[in-house]
Amino acid sequence: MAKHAISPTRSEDYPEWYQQVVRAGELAESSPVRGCMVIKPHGFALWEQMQGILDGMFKATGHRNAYFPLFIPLSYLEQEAKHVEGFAKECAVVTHHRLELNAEGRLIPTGKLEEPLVVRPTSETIIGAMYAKWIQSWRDLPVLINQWANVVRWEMRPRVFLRTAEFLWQEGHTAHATEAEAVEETLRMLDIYATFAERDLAMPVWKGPKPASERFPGAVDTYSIEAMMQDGKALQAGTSHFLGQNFARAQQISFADAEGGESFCWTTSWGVSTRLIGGLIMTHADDDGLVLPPRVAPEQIVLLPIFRSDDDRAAVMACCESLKAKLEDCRWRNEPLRVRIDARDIRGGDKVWQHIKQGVPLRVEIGPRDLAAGAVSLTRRDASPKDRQSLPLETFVAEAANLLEDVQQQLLSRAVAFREAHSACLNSQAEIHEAFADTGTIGFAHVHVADDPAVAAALDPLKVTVRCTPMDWEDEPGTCLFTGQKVARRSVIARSY
RNA sequence: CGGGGCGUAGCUCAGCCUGGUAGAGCGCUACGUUCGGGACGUAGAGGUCGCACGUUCGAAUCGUGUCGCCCCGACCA
Repeated sequence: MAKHAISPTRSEDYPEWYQQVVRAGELAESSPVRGCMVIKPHGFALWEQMQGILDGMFKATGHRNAYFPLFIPLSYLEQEAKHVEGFAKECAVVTHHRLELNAEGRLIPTGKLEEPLVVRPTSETIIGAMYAKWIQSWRDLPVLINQWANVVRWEMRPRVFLRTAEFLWQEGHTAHATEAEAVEETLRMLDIYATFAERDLAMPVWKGPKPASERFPGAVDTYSIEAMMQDGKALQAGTSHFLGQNFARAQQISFADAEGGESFCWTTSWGVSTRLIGGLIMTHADDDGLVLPPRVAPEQIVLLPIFRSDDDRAAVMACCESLKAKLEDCRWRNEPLRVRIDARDIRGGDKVWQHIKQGVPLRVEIGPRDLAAGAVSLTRRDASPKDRQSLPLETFVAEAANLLEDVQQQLLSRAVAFREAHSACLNSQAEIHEAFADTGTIGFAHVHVADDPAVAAALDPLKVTVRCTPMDWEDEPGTCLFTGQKVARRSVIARSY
């Protein structure tokens, strides 16, 4: 028996470990199309859990879902200069609308489009075009819409979940009458992302504004949540953009204000993607594979019946069915527990390891011995696979929700502890160079840096960037280590995905 | 798009240098013995060796081209 289910381990080869976890956990596979992934049922179920929670949070803050076209007229993308610059290099373009068989029996594109269509890399422009039609009066505002969709960005170097040519996401697009309202919206959604990441994904994040060099093309301000992966690198896990009136001016999104004048709207956009799955993996998974926070685990508890004889089988299965029903009557964080009985006729060891690799939070074995004792054998995914405990069945039912909560908290506090252990306040250029010279113990450095191109240029040789300036941190006035400018507080700098 | 590596069974790979048209382990199927932490035995299925062209009596093996994948850079959610 291998010591670990995943080979190589994190310390042996982190990028390869990541790919093996994805594979062993049956989350996704690469596809015949370069840079695109096939999200398998377990991976998609995980995404659906995330979607469900986020969608509820969006709706609770007044947003409604809609759907806009996959194809964007080329001319739309040209409307906002910075936006063009940012996305032009990675657009898939549709130029034809028909295929014809040639003499060799090959299909040849014909029916050239008058105006090429861009497969959306993001939807600001096409949604803005509709908003320009929909919004006429200040009474029409705010417009608060979200869309769940796929987008395409033709990436040079794909990595499953982290950077693929096509990915799934949600993009919120809102229009407001005043700057203050739009800023408030931008920060509200940033907060929702941060809350979701920490409360539901057990993934601690720093949230705050990004420097100009890291801004969304066309935005006035970009805010992000940044999480630390187990190799110390930062993952931008969500972004919220204050677009000012840039798109409104470019697209004539205007309204008759209460004073009788004509004003441009203030707009925002914000999104999280299937990249979160990559973040989840690199935050919690271990050398035995996935470790899922119960809150988003498609199956929170798996019941594993163990039996040899037909008599045992009947009794054990009956016990499992009744236990499942009891557990499903329990609620944790306002939802019924998600329980599966895995009675597949495969070897017990294989079955157990499959659930380990898929990250199921709680495994419960029930065999004749347990039956006789009125007990169950419980193993937590956040503990060692050998760390199995027996407890009375009724106790388990009573404690199941608490156990899930405990696993969830355990994952969060572990991740927080990891981040703290790999973060440090640095106060000189020399310390920064030392910290990032090679793969040291420093992932995030907390430093005073100005929002200035000179900073990005100075950090570039170290492959380090300013991730964000966390808003939750205390003010701590200082001077930029690279430009000498006064800054109010520290920022996070790190290598990143 | 630059630099490096690799395409042989579902997976991981050997064979290639020194051409003679395929092998191992794992997985899969059946049966038996097993079974409370990745079992064992027996029997079996499965590959036009990425693709194309060339050299040759003969190509997985040599040459040219091409496609794809992985790693490192530049770019990005």
